[in-house]
Amino acid sequence: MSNIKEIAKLARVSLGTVSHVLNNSASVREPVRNRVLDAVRVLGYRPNQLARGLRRVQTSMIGMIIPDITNPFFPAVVRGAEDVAFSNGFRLILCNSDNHHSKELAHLNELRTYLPAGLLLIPSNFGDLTAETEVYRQAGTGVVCIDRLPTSWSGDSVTADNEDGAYKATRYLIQLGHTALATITGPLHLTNAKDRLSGFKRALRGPRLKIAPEYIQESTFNKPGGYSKTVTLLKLIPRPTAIFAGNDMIALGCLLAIREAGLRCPEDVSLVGFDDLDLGETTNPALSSVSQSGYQLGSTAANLLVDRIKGKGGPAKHVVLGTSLTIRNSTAPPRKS
Amino acid sequence: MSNIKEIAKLARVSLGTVSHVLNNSASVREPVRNRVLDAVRVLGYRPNQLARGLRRVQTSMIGMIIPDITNPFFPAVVRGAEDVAFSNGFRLILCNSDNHHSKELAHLNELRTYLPAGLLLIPSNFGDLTAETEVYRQAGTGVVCIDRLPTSWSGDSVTADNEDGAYKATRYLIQLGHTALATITGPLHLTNAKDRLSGFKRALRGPRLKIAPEYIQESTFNKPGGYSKTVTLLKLIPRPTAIFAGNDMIALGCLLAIREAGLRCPEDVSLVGFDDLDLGETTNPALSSVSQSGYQLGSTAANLLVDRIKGKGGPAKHVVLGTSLTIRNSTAPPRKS
DNA sequence: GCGATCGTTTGAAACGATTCAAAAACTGCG
DNA sequence: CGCAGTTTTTGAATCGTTTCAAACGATCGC
Repeated sequence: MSNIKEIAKLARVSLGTVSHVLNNSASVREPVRNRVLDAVRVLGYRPNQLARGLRRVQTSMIGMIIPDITNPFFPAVVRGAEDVAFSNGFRLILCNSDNHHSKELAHLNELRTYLPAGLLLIPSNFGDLTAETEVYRQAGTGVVCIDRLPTSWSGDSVTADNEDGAYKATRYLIQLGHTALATITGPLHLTNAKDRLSGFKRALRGPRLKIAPEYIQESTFNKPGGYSKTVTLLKLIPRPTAIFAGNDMIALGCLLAIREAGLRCPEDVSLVGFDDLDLGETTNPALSSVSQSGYQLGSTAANLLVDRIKGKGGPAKHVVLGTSLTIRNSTAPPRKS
Repeated sequence: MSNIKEIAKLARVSLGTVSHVLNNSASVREPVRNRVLDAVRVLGYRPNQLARGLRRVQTSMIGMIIPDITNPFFPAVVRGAEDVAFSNGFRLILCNSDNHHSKELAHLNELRTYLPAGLLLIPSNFGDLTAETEVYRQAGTGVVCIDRLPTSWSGDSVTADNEDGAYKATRYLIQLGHTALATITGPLHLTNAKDRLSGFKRALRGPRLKIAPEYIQESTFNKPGGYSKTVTLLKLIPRPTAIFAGNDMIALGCLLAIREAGLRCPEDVSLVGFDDLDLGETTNPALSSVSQSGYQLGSTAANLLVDRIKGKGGPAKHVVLGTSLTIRNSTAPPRKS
């Protein structure tokens, strides 16, 4: 691979001039400038990003730490971030934390040594990351949290309006006539799960509905969790006639458990999910769900980060994206008994 | 962030010695060694990957170019690759090509400037990449292709046994009694789509079944493609009683079209997909499909690449992973008419 | 024609590591 | 104790860029 020295020799200029042409860092006379550009073209030269990054103490890479790319919600987030990053000249280094705090910390400490321009983070759990990310702040490297926030997070963030989404879903179920409402939440140390539970509870307060504590079940954000908690819920007396699931994966588990219990959805039990994943369209019945755009979450966060990288200052921003309720076939009025 | 110079000063040794301790590149006496390690611990030192990469002319990053992370098949591949890469000390730089040859080339040329240790590539289409990847070869950087191969690819590769998977699926349909068999293939410039079509055709040759050319429809690997081609197929006379879909996304489109035509699956039309994505379990009816492990595809490729990085020579390897047929509810014997 | 001024161009230093030849410090042996 | 041989340790050179102060060259006014 050719380097700047060869370009300089071919264009009969000094190293500095080549660099200036490439970076527009000083005015260079037209003929000289063209000689350099020609040489670049002839040799197919591309600046070595490592050397550049080393000197500038910053590369054009953005670190992105997510829990698990095989979780169907995250690819869209990553893609949104990648698109914005790419079109601004940045590349993504992707790391999976598997929701392990330790793995997350390891990635956090590791990535620094690549001198990334910024960091996008979907935090794994309730751990406080202030200390670790402080090192980034010190180095002037922006960090934006997505989807959920670490304990006492004071930096930039982009999240969905989880509380409001859950409220809308629950209110809809109430409007259908349900009064025996249950919910299966995600892990409550995650802010998004907690906020969704708050929205659920707020909706109940309107018509002054009271529910027994067993109607609120905490689960992991996946199918097996949803399944086992639904089994528990369906044994309760009176049996809940509607379930608000903390996300669509939980809802899939619900669906399975409902079917196995010999019950029908939505006739016996109505069900609303959260995320509105593509797979909700093809389930049986098609899943009603709170829509949030993972893509937009990612792209908004990347835009915010790029702004920071470009030097935009100001106080920490907390962007909250709206949600909407998508009604399909898993919801209906309760049976008259 | 601390650097090697500070370590050297604190440990009262030279730069070279610190480096030797960190890399085990020369024997260092125990007490000296310990002084260095202590200093590293005290200052929380981590080697700057850019400086190291610049000097070594190779970093511990692996470039990975895939068509689109939001395509449900690819996350598992990426995850498999990431796990193996990570546990060998490598990090993944992820790029989406969107199946655009030009974007793929741009990534290919760009990534080189980061001096990656290797490259994992799910090629986008029929373009010949020999020239571009030759540059990597020259630099001693391994390139492994996954899932499908560029035209006249002679390097390492890991693919599923697409031909055999398609053969098994089709033979199963034939065993059920179907004779009016149709297929909706992926884009036939992709080797995996082509191979699946070959398997389909081979299965027909056994019982000497002949089908009209209209029973073979080429589509894109997604739901809308599957939908529109199914609409076409269902108008044919005689109507096919079984469809082998080139992948599960196509199969989802089929399902939709079958339902909209007022027909039932599997009673009127049997359907088999390919990939066995998770979402196939929750469709109505649950989708029979050819199972291939995306995770294994990715991890095998990464292992192969790591071997190459570690200097394992030898001729190009073509690993072909087996498939199995998962039978669910979208397949049944044809109606007796 | 000379000095001041302005805009271009240069070249050396720096970024933080690795590596290689050479120096230094040991070791064993006579 | 000195010497050869071996093991440790050193320090300078290097990777490919950016950047800054300084040198250079052209232009202008007087």
